[in-house]
Amino acid sequence: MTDKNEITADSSSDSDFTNQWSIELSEYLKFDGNNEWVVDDDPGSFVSEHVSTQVVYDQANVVSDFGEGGIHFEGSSSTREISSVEEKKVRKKFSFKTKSEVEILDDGYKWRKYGKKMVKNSPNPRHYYRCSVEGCPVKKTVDRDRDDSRYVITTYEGTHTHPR
DNA sequence: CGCTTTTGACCTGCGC
DNA sequence: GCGCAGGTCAAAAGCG
Repeated sequence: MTDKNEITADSSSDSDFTNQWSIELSEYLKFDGNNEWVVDDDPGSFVSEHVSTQVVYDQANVVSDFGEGGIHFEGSSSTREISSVEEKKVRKKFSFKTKSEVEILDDGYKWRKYGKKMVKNSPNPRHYYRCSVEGCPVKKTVDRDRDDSRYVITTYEGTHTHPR
């Protein structure tokens, strides 16, 4: 845990992250190889815990794959920063912060937009997507960073139960 | 022709 | 109890 383990960090305690996310490195994701991300810790607890993982990319075309064994990412993306986010709500979801001009990032799945809402503290609307495949309880919300509009925060909720 | 997008309305939870 | 914010639904339209 020296130079390559800059990603590894301790789990931040549930302090007051009232309106600001705790910028801590995630211990749930590990950078393996060149373009592959895998869950370093127990993926089960990763889903069960009320912890969201925030990943900052600088590329738009990022293919994400949420499998049982972990999360696999493809695409020519250079990692900027990885941080864990603790939510107040106990819900299994991952938040990915991506630097992109477009909110619609192709992650290999087909999404159906079912809502758009304006966030109070942000000048940009939030988009609500859901997996087009029936039986897939996966939801996805996409909104821009209120501080940096050039960043797109994609929050996945649930797990895909179908291939691709 | 099927499916996605769109936009407003509706519902629910929480705070005051 | 009311109001606000966030989230979801649904009808109509648009596009491939």
